[in-house]
Amino acid sequence: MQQISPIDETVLTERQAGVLDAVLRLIVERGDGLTMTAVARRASCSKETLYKWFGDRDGLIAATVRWQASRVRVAPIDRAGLDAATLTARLEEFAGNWLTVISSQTSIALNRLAIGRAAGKEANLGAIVLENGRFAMGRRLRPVLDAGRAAGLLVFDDTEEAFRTFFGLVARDIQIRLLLGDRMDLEPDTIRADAARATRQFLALHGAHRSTGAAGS
Amino acid sequence: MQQISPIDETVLTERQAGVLDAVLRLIVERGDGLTMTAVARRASCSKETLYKWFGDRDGLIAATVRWQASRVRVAPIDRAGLDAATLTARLEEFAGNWLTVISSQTSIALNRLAIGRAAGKEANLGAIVLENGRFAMGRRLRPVLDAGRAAGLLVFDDTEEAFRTFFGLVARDIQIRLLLGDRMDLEPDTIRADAARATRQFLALHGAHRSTGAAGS
DNA sequence: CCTGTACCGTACCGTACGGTACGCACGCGG
DNA sequence: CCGCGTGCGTACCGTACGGTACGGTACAGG
Repeated sequence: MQQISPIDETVLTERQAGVLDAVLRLIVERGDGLTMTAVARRASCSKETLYKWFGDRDGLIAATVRWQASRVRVAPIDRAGLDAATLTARLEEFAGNWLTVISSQTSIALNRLAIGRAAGKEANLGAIVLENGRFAMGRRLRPVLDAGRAAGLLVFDDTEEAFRTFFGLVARDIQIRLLLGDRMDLEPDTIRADAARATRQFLALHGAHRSTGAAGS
Repeated sequence: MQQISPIDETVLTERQAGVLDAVLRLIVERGDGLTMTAVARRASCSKETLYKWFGDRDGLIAATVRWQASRVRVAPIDRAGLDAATLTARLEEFAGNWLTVISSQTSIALNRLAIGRAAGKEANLGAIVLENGRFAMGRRLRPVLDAGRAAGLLVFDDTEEAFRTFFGLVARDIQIRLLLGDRMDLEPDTIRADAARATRQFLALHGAHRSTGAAGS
């Protein structure tokens, strides 16, 4: 995995951000059928300007992915005062937010585009998405898990492994089905229930119940 | 979800199967950069023959996906004589096979192609892949889970939900990372260990231990 | 008022690729 | 030997699209 900083501070003017928003909307609408002409028309700018600002088509797409990633950044979770109830609430909230994100049209379209492009050349798009998606989530949840362990509420050896278990329990088959075009409209109620179930299962595996012998690796 | 039979018996001559194998190899090598000319050259046949046999490019790709799916079919798991040890072995074997499949170059390339094509029109490729991947796996494991419950070894309400939990515990973040281009070479040892861990966790959640109160929904 | 800069709109170019047409070779029934 | 179907190889066409060039407009600075 290539090292890519999650904070890639390219200065964007208001206008440029507007262009990238237009690209985002187009990607959601037309998927991989994204053409520079369509972008120019939608954003009411000239193709020459697009090339001047973003270099080429790949540069434009990469800038768009980074632009979207830059505003998904959410407030960090404070680790102070952790009891069983707040830990459960934190995990459920995290799972719910995440399910909401991965089931959003924007996330689906962007992941599709990055995956389609991950073959052969130009795999760095996939790296960017991975870095701002899966790995950013890991970094966000890690302090919560560590705090839970420090407070004696969770039992596991490896934080990363524990996170991956949580990942699996939350996402299950949802992401791959959505990516492959399966219609499975996740209502807010469904998401809440899914988040609660995943949290319950995770605590059953890694919660400090009676003995310290958890089922994880 | 559109109904698509997993056994789509299109008669294929030896020659045609050879062409589809060539397509498969090309997809693995060049990803979405698959051109009819490249297929014709690789398969030593003419483009006209390709169009005559498969209609158009999408037909060729669809036929290739079906062709690959048709030979992934594996021996069904017999449900007789189920005790705790054999159930565990079955689950581990299933998880291991599955991890091997989803980490194969062919599976990755095919899923990428179907996902890239799942945007906008022509979503039936995604449906085919889903039907022969995720849903075929569900159908395969379902009798094992049901037999485990009938034998009093497993506790769950909904077989489908139990399967989805198992799915999540096995796949975790592996498939999405591979699709996005993350290099994570799964050695056979790693796969075995992963399969064992997932099985252990699944049994911790849904196994009939002391009380019947499992953590699942 | 003149000049340079930034940008829009659009015409244009080169190429890649899906799809079609045609010529040729081989094999087979009569 | 003669048609005829099957399929290879290749030339060809139309189009879509990435990328460039150019004319026109607005505006800032001198």
